[in-house]
Amino acid sequence: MDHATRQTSSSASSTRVVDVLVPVALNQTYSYRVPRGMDLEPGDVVCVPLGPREVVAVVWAQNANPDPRLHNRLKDVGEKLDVPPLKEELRKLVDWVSTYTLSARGMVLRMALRMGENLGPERMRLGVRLVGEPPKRLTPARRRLIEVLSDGLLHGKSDAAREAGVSGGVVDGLVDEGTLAVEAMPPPLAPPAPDPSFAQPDFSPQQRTAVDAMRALAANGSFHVALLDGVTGSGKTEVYFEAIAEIIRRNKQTLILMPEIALTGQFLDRFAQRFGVRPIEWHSELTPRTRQRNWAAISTGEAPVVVGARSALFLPYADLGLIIVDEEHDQAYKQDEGAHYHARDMAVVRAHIAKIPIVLASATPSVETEVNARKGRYQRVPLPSRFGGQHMPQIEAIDLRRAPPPRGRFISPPLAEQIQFAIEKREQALLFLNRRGYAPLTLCRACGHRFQCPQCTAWLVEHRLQGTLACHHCGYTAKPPDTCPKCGALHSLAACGPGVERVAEEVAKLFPAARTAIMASDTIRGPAEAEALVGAMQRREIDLLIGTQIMAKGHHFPWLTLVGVVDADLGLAGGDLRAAERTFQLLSQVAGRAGRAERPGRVLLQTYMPESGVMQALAKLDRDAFLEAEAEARKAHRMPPYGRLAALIVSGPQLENVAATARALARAAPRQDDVQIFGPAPAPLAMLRGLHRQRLLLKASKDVNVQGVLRRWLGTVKRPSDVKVKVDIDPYSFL
DNA sequence: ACCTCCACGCAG
DNA sequence: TGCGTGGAGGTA
Repeated sequence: MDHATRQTSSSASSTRVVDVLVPVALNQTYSYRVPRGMDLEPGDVVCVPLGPREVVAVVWAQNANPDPRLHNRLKDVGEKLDVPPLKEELRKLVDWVSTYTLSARGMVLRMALRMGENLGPERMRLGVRLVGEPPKRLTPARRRLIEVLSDGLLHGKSDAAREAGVSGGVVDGLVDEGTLAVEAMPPPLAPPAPDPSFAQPDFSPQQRTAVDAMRALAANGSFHVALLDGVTGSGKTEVYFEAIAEIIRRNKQTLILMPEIALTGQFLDRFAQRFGVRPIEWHSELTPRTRQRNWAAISTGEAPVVVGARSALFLPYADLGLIIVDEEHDQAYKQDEGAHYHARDMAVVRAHIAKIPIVLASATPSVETEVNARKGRYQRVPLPSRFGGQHMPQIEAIDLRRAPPPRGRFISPPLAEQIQFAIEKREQALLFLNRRGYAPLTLCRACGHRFQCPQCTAWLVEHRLQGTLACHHCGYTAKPPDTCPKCGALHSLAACGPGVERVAEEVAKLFPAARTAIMASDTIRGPAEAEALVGAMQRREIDLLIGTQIMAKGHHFPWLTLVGVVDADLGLAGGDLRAAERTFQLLSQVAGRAGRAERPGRVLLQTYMPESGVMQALAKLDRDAFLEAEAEARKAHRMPPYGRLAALIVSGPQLENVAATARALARAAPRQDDVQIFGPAPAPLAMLRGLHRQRLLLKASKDVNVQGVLRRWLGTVKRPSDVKVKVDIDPYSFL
């Protein structure tokens, strides 16, 4: 050992060392020296050198006895960032989620650090103020702009232009004329806090019981799970707002989780009606500036209420006091990319760790939540319909075996007849089909060739409006050729099966006078267009709306009296565990669109299996019977929540390597009575984005430590470096 | 001699 | 995860 090294190691004994969790795909923490004069505690956010780069990371623990083998390799912590430290509560959550989902701790931490990549100071915004005489040449645009600025106050440059309906050039023009002066905008004021007493709604006597339960849960403040159980229109949102009001009064924060950002527009307005201001938002579409600002407001506690998508669960709240999970049954809560986790379940975990109450709200609870409520683990807070159920639509199944549509058509005669009646009465009809595009499969009539995605095991979906064949799994698109690529036949391609575009075409033939519109995620560009379509529907400018699940949620169409579900069996194919549940939830949501207000609604389900449990329960609108039957079935098969599931997805570019790894995993599978292994089998999308995929499924009793079993199992199997094995605990998607 | 691509392994 | 490395193969 040379002189220099000895000096380093002797000085290391007086240097403090901390273990830091870095946001890369690693489970261990890394040790760093604490520079003289820097004081570090667990939770502090720091910059550390990592290989050739610098990363933002978090101190996880003090390290009194650093590994001696590392002494000459330790680097110094670069900088302590001026942000609030991550509380122990959040660090525990990161550890817990990482252990539970078997994903790298660093990758879970990353979700908490999504703070807007540029941590520097905010860019200065420029504003304009009216300071001089109007110009000699006064155009209408200039007049409008001067009108907007006539208060003499400083307006944001782009705000003023937008408000006056003029382009930025008009503003610059008046600045050049000396009419306006440019000044730096002061930093935006923190938005006013939501006022818990802004507008107290009137609650019906039935609602008041639920409101009391919400207030009690908030006032109690300890860990407690409530299922707020009420149909759309029962005032669920307003009821849980009362729990939020209580939490605001206690100067704590509330997180409201939403399944998707598309829903939040109307929600923010309802929140503002109750509390006077809109809450802070958190989702993937935020601009970097807003993201950074909101992250800061959340971590300092300036934001009392946050509405967010699932990623908002991992934010560093200064003082979280309540979590609401709206539409708790929604599958969008299951994250299937990167870390696999279910935001609703992890929200319950966070509430447990933070010792705070949590409200799960739904009109159609998941089987998991329902079972917890029945067992008394969750408190059920029922919310009867405001209208006593008297306007629930009448639901009937159309047996497609007895009343099939004409060949190549998809609307059965009984459904067509009812649509005709609705249009004649100047009422509206909705056709629901959860399939975008024109046809889900295209084939060659001459040779039978089917158009498949080159990257995925999936048919290309024809989108006639866009003139493309598209893969819905990887985004591949191609132009439909004139000749078959296999046999060269000219104009031999035939569309198979229906998509919304094709149903629209059929409708146009059947009811040429009807005004129709399509609503699907690829036919509407952005929320504004969706709003416009909803508005047109509400103004009765549309007689017949054809849509996918995008329109299953949240809209009130008072003149809508008929809903036709083109293929009620669609969600039941594929044989996955939650197919029936998902179908029930989706169809009851769609059914909820019909017959609001004073006109009774009618729902017709086109099905080949009217005798199936889902259709029977739907026809009776008997949610409880459905959940009961579904829970019984799960119990009998030892499926969640009565048993545990985990999926292994083996993927890689070379089929032989993938298959060999999958076989090796099966050979090394744990052998114990309470654990069963199925597979390997090709995943339903055996090829996705150019990767071959095989699956194994682990099914275990409730009391098995699945994570431990998996870790031991995976540890014994070596795999080629181009093969990935991903673990999905509590899998939802079977793709 | 030099460039580009990609599989591999490592980061304190 | 992301990035540097080094070997393979191609180009001037």
